[in-house]
Amino acid sequence: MAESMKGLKRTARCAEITEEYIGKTVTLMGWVAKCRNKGGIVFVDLRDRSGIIQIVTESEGADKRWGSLKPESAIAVVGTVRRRSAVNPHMKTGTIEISPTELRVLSEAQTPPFLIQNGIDTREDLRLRYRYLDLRRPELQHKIMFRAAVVEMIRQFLSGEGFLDIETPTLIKSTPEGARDYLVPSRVHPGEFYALPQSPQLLKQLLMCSGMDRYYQIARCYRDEDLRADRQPEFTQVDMELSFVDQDDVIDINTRLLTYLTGEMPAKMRELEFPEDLIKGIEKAHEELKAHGIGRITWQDAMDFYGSDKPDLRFGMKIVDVSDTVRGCGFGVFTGALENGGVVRGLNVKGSGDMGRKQIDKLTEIAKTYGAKGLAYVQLKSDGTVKSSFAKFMTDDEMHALIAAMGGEKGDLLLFAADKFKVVCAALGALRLHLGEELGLIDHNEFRFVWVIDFPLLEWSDEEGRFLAMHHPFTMPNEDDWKNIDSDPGSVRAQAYDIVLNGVEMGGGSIRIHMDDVQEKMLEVLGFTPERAQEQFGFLLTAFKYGVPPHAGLAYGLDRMIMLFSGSDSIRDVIAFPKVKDASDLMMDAPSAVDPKQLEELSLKTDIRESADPKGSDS
RNA sequence: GGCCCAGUGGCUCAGUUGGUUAGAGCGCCGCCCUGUCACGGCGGAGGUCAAGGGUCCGAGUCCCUUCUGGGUCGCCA
Repeated sequence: MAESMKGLKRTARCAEITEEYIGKTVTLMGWVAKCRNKGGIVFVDLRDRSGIIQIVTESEGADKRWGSLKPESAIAVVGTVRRRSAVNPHMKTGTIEISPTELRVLSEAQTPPFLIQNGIDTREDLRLRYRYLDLRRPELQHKIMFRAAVVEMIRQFLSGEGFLDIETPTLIKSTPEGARDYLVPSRVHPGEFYALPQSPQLLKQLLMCSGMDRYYQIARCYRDEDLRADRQPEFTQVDMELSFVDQDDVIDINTRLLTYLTGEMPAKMRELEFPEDLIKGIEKAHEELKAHGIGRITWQDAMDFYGSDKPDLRFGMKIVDVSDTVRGCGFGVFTGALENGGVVRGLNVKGSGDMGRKQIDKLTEIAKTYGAKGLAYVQLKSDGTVKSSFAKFMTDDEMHALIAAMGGEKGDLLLFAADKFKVVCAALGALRLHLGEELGLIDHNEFRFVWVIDFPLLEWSDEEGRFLAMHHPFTMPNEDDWKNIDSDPGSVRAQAYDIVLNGVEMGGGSIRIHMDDVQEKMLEVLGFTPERAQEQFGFLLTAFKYGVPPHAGLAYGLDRMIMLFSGSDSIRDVIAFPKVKDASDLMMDAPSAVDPKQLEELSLKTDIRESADPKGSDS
């Protein structure tokens, strides 16, 4: 039977009570975490978002209900703070306890479907179905509180730097490039749709045209693509744009932002009981940022050495190009790849020369998922023998030259991929990460930032038979390369940059085109007719005719940022109400069918698929 | 859309080459216990083994399909 809290006012949160309160009367409200009934004496742990405090009843006349409180019930307690006779050194409030004079059961709880405590291993779908209960667990609660704290730090830093927090609309025009849009039907304009923004890109550029000079927004963005551990259909960007700046300015201000954040985070994290090793890692990163800033690597180097445009620099094992070494050798797989314009590259897995056949097969399987046709290997066994999958196709001299080029020594495992540049990068890059993890080369409490710069402007799409913008169509080309835009579009670099942390793309941005002739040429290269460009981006192109400041910007994936700094494996851990793999919400059961009347108002039909194919289609 | 992993009381798991009434810990219910804090003691309830189909004398176990989640490739300017 629920009771009213009328007449009571909470005086503090549970773990805010300290020894200074001893002798004082307090009113606490929270959830029953644990009830230990010893018969004549009852201990109740009361929990709220601050932590836990113990309530003790022992007197004869005490409220009998103390002994049989249901866990997770919401209660209010009035009582006196006193020193404990038996101290618990593991609790923040371990030296004090509450001797209650009044209990009110504000809302009795049923037995929850899983235990509300840290370290549980309950199936995630169940936890997501009861997300509000999962969020009661201190672990998760602390991550959400950490997120709020980091957002506050970001706002503080950016507003101190003269950034204006400006909201942009979320019902906007659908854009054809990039990810699939979430569409919102218009009731007033039958058959027409708004799109939810994939990012506030064009709007923030227009804010620069407006003279807002420095803008930021904690912006919700939407992309209708498949999910991953670090990808949700709706996510949050820390979005910023600046006028009259160049790439170094953007990199500088964001390096200072990250330096500021890593400096402020540790105190908050200690308060929220994050693991000390993780906090020490952030402190170390902060010292590094203060002393040396953040290093830069070109996209080309990142791909060549790490096989990825988001290199994980927490360990070495760089990729080595041996194309020149094996050119003309007897191994057809290598020479064939080279003849087709591909490359031959290898990884030297130090100390793994005695790896078993099964494990090497597993590595081959990994390489294959990234498009490689196979994996060639040389085992330099610790007993001095050499075992190779392709030795019989090579002369001893060729093999020795190859081993030397790889820096191979006794005890090393050499892995080779031969294919197109992209395939070799993907396969060896993935193997490098896999091996780095498996061989324990990665310190999970280390934070290694890097700026990846000089991205290509364009990327050829076999599927569409044309170039696509690698970043987006408003990215400024490298001024030296621009003259080649017609002769060799693929070679033109962009003034685009990503901030990468531990092999995760945490953010990215670019200098924007502010000259209308360059913008029009860019759209032409991307295959837009002038008419279609006008139709899609007319408002931007027109704006560009009225005095555009040179401008640039950057956006962080806030969820990823919080995931990385909080040591989480998935962004689901740092989002209050995340969606699952098929983009549905298990708690609300969304998406769901709607009333036919709603559809009628929106001039929508939903049975198109069946009626278009009366025989039924399984597609 | 492809590939891989998982699904056994409320939760987490065990369950042998297919072989009687499917076990454990936690939780839950009842009784006992005045310093517990992973409290303890005694007793108890609770399972169409995700669903459907198949093989077999016999299926939690083998096969097929589906469902529900997770990881990943494609995709994500």
